[in-house]
Amino acid sequence: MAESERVPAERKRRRPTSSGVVLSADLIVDAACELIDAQGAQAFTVRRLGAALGADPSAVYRYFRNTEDLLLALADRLIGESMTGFTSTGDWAADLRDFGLRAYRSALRHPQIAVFSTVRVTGRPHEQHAVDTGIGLLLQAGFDEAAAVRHYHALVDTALGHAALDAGALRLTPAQRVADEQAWRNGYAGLPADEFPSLHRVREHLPAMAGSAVEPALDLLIAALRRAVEQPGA
Amino acid sequence: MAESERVPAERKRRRPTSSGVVLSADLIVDAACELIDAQGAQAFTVRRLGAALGADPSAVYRYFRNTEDLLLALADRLIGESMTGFTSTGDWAADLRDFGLRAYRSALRHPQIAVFSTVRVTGRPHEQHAVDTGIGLLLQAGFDEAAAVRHYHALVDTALGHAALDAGALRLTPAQRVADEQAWRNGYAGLPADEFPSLHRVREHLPAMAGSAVEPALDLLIAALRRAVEQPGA
DNA sequence: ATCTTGTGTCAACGGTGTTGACGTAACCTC
DNA sequence: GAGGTTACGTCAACACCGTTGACACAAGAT
Repeated sequence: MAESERVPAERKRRRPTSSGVVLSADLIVDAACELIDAQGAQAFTVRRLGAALGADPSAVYRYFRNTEDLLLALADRLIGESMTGFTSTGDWAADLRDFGLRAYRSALRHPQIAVFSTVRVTGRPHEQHAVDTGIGLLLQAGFDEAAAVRHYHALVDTALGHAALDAGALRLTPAQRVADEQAWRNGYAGLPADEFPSLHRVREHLPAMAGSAVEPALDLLIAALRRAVEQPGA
Repeated sequence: MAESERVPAERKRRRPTSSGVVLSADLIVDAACELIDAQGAQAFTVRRLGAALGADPSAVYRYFRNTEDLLLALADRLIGESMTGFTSTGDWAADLRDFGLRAYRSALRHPQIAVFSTVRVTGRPHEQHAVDTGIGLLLQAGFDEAAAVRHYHALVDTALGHAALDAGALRLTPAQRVADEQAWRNGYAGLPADEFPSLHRVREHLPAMAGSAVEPALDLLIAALRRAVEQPGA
């Protein structure tokens, strides 16, 4: 259901574009990846993609039904990339942390795609393998089937949710980012103690709010899982 | 730094538009809210906003520097709305859960804005009060200043991250959503046992992946916090 | 009553995703 | 090799988008 329907899977008639490039779905995904990496997520448009390919923008629609379809294909490639090199160490908690961070980082690498890769089910091999691996870790930890699925869902969505969030921060201009940090440092740190007692008390630590919270969040989640598996009753 | 600079805070010359409406920053935010609620996040464009207001779209730029500026103002309103009615019960864990869910729900209610409201520091009263309340709960639980900030950050970003994620799902057409559910049910549930052993084992529970994972995630986080405060050494 | 000026309107610019018509070159058959 | 089909790259166009500068006019100040 993913990209087919317009793509007969195997191409025969492969005509080079006016600039000599022979298009293919893979090549288009390549170009989209490079474009986003080099110019940022904002730079991704079908027209620019066409220019990068040395082809008319509308040629893309011979391979993908629309941009969402293309981003979906890109998403599955990312999932695959993020999992290459992943090996189970036997310590399921450590592996799960690695697993989550890999998902986070790959989603963060291409902010534009982060949403798609998580919201839609690509149903492709890379995704399927990743899910199988992740759920395998939780089964290995000792959770029953229902709990493994539930916890996997919580963990992955948390990692990807943070990615979606932090991706937004990357889109800010340097000036905006500095302004936000200053807001935590000055605007918040100087609030009156009587109206904002808690903020006043923790004022020294507020600049820490400017960074990402993935690792603390993942650590808390995994700590809870470790505890749940040790004391199933609690 | 928020919306001013173009807005002199107090308007004197208030001329009605051609359709008789008297514009104001508040009214524009109102209209933007309604527009997104009624038609979905996709429907939000400056032009449509103008139409909804009964004014020329460009009139919006008399009140906000650009769309981001407008969405920022909307963000702070949402934070305020989400916290109205929140009262501390004395059970910090339950309160924190409520706090997180309120953040999640208000962000989810307006998906388009979810990213902005979390990525940027609005530095406005509503935001400041919410942060004070949340950190207060963690201090009350017994965490020291640094831990309270760290845990608050993890909790809020997790709630909002899930909102950002689930918001994407809302943008799908009903047909797409059905397709995704079917993918979990059929595409995944029928995979071969030898290549996907773990997926095969949990196949009955996979449809649960279609929903949101906020609550499981928040529950895990809070369980970890509860444990951390009981056994500070662990 | 006159002047200033805030502000709503209009037209325009340069961008976007997407589509339908069209021709040509690449395969298949003979 | 010749001819026919047709896949696919190209082109032009459509309907949108955010944003801006010029302009007219009415509201408030004098």
